[in-house]
Amino acid sequence: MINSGAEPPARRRRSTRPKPALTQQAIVAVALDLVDRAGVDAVTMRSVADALGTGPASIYRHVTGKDELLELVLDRVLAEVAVPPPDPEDWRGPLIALAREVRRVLLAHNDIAAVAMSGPPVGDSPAHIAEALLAILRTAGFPDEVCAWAVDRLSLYVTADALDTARQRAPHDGPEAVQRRWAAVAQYYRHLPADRFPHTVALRDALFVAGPVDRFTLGLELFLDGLASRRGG
Amino acid sequence: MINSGAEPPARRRRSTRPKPALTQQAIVAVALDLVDRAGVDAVTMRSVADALGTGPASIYRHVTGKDELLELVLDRVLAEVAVPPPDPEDWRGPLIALAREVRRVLLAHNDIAAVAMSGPPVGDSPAHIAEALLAILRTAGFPDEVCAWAVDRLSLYVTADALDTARQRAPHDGPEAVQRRWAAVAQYYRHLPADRFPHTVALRDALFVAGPVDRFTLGLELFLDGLASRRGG
DNA sequence: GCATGATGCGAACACCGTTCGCAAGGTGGT
DNA sequence: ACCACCTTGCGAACGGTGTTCGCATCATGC
Repeated sequence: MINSGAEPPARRRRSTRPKPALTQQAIVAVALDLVDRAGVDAVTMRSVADALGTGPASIYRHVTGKDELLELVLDRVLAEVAVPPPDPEDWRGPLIALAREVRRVLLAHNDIAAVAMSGPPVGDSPAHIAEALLAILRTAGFPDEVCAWAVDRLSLYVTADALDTARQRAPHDGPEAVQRRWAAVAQYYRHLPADRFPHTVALRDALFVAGPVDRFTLGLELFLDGLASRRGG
Repeated sequence: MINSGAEPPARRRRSTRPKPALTQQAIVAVALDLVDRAGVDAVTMRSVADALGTGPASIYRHVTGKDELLELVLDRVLAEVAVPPPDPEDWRGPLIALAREVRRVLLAHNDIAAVAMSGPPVGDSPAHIAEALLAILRTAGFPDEVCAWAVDRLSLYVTADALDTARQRAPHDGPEAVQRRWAAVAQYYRHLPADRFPHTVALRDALFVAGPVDRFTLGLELFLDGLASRRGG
């Protein structure tokens, strides 16, 4: 699935080992696999090199450093998002759909959102997503300044929520210590002294509902409600 | 270097240097100083130990590890926020004031928000802030569920914005490479092909205004507008 | 005086990102 | 055919990280 393009001279008959040719695409693919399986922290020059059957120095021939590697991984991930077309009749629907789609794709790759939060968005995929957001907002008739900072705030909210959500999920095979820690946090808030924290104690059941409350969409709807009132200018 | 003769009692009284006693508070204070001056990444077991005139192993007698140390630093920072009292006549004012106060305190300590984003909020200070948020919301008469996830979304937004803002500020004395990189990002978006990114190109001036646009408060107002419509239930 | 527990800390371990320098392989010019 | 050259692979190492081990040293209770 990687080598979709033409490969004229690739007849590398490695009879001993089917080595994946050590190209940038292969390196990014291996790094993405590590992210999916064990999280961003598991991506190490050495772990990537090991998975490719080589040493860490070899990777630097195709990538300037770890930062660029992770950004390439993020770009490949964001290329998965399917952007909805703008609808002159309804801007909320496409906007919510796109936001949830970006979140879904990010969460489908573990805590990759950490990479998105560690630097400004660069690359074709982020630009494509921003363009789609602007298309929806501008088609709906929002003023230019509102469009400008709405895409900024929306992107921040989506990536922050994706990171937050990924962090409080056990890292797949992770030592489940994360889950135990979260239970400890809940215990902490539940046992606060009622005299100094009356409201927190009063709401202790509402604060830690483990149910399927979609807090992301709720916050998003709030945001969009406010946005709707900025429609006229 | 080695004293051949017996150096009998090794005068422990450090008259030459007023060592700060090596307590947990002193360690946290030194770490916070490092954060303020050079950012969270500059906090190293060794750098903290050096500033205290000792070795890295000594720190582990007062702190279980680096994670706990940074959380203690964060807790000390958040203790600085001044929480406004709830006002039955006006809930927006105190809410905005508190949100901006938390952001101000976080940004006053470089990229300390990175610590807040890396784990659930624990400690007295976060609990105190959450209590204040809940007090404002409950006094205003919001339903319990709304209060519960409003404080959740609000906290996420504030810390995410603080981290984002801190990251795109040159780390004080930092090598200004951050600023150059941001200019490069702006250049990237400005030179996107107009045929595939028409809206982005059309809004290129609005998207990268360097002026004092308070995007934080704008997004916050949006959020609160939406919240207002959930007042009745 | 002496056992005991807490504290300080030098040394080391296992990692990490990154660089250096060299070997191998293909390519083009002569 | 030869050689110069450039790209690619990679073993080895450097400096830095968080953390642990084991041993001194100290304060205290008995």
